[in-house]
Amino acid sequence: MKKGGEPAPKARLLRAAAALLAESNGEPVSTRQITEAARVTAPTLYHHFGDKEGLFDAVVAEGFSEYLEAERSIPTSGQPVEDLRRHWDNHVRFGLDHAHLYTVMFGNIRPERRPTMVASAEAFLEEVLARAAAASRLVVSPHEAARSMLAANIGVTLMLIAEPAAKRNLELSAMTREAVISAVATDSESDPVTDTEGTPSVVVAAIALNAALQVSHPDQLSSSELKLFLEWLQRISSRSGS
Amino acid sequence: MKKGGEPAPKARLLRAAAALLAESNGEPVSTRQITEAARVTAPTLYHHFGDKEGLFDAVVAEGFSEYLEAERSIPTSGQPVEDLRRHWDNHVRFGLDHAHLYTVMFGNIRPERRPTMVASAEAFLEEVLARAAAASRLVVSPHEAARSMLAANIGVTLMLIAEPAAKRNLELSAMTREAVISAVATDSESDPVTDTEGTPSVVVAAIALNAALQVSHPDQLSSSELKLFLEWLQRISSRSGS
DNA sequence: GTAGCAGCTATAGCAGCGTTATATGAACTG
DNA sequence: CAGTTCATATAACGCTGCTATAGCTGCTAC
Repeated sequence: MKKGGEPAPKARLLRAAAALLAESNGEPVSTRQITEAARVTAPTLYHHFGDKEGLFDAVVAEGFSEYLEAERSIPTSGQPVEDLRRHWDNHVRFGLDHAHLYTVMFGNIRPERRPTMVASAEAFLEEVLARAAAASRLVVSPHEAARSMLAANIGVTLMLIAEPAAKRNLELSAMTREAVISAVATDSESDPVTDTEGTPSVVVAAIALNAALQVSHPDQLSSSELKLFLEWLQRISSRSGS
Repeated sequence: MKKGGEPAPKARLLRAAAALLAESNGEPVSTRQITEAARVTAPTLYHHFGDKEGLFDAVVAEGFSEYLEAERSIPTSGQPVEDLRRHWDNHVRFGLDHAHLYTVMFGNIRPERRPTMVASAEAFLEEVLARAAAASRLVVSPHEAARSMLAANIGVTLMLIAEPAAKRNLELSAMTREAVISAVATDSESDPVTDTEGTPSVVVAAIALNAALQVSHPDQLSSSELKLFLEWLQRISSRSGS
């Protein structure tokens, strides 16, 4: 392992690619620009990354781990719903700070790459939501809540990125944030929402309990017990017609 | 103007481009493929559209006008909030039906093209919301409401497109839709959320579930099951120290 | 030492891309 | 029929992502 002095070609390529990608505002960046900026010839790139897309993926992965790091550095405030707000805002902030990277991460449709990113972000958000669920604050399962929140979060962030930086109105973010959060979580556990289907409060309580179990005492229940338990929940919720 | 027979090269180019763009699943489509499919040589393309991007823009514009047409063909039901749902669903459906086109329209960040599309979609949605504002009361201005709804709508649609068609769960759409709508339109009186203390954990959730069970469906669980269940609750609650 | 081996990097070049300078044909207009 | 304009074709340019091949480095084995 090298220690000091000049960075290795691989690192130089990564940094050059990241820099050029950030500068050149959305327009494509050529491998020749990158290798020239990294003072390296073409085969070096392909030796280390196999592909242009491989290099870009590495850049994106770096940016994504930065994103996850920022997410993880957010302390739990003790108020789960407030935590949800912070994570939402952090997501938006990251998107605006790394606009190009963000659009590659979340605006792209590559059926291979994006789901990986999205799934990771989703999983992390699900953890936060599980904590909210443990506090009886959730009216739907953490998984669905995470997907919904993340989708709205991405939509808002893309929209904010798309419009000129001067005109950006962060209230769009705050407003949509509150909309989704209030539909997904209740600040007080007294008022479970009865939507069009008339979801009974049993389901709400069951979801909360289930989440609480998973968070705080995952080993108190064997998997078979848990399975049976969930089966009950389903049976109960499916028959609650009245 | 030509009338019948074979379509003019310009139309053939448009159709070929649209077809190839729809088929080749996200991967780039070359001008040579397009001109070959349209049985035309390169300069014809550039004569009519100036640019590859110009051609693609024309394809997108065609798709977008199709989208607007579909939007406009939705009748007003008399219930403005119900109208919002229909427009939301129509947006999602269009996105899933024209996945590639959609991502070019809304997933892209081209600071030139996208705002045009978005602004048009936004303006149209704002009209619908204005009607909602006239009939029942909106919580916020139609303009902000339209932006928020559209952002969430786009986020959800992109997310649905991104995941394999087989696994698509449209409930994500319905859920987020209701979230945004209920925050934007005062269909039922929902509390503007203010935070409270977040103490409860497993015990509270368990008690809530237990109470809910007893109230609504006491006979859904056999006595032995209930006994085991209550045993769990006790086991869990006795160790939760928070 | 030096022979062999593995890991990086460089030379030079390919096929494909978007694009265009130039030329040719077709279709009106006078 | 000549003139003008529009529409298409020929052939090529410069650029792209990528690679077959070869050379250089630093290592271990004898």
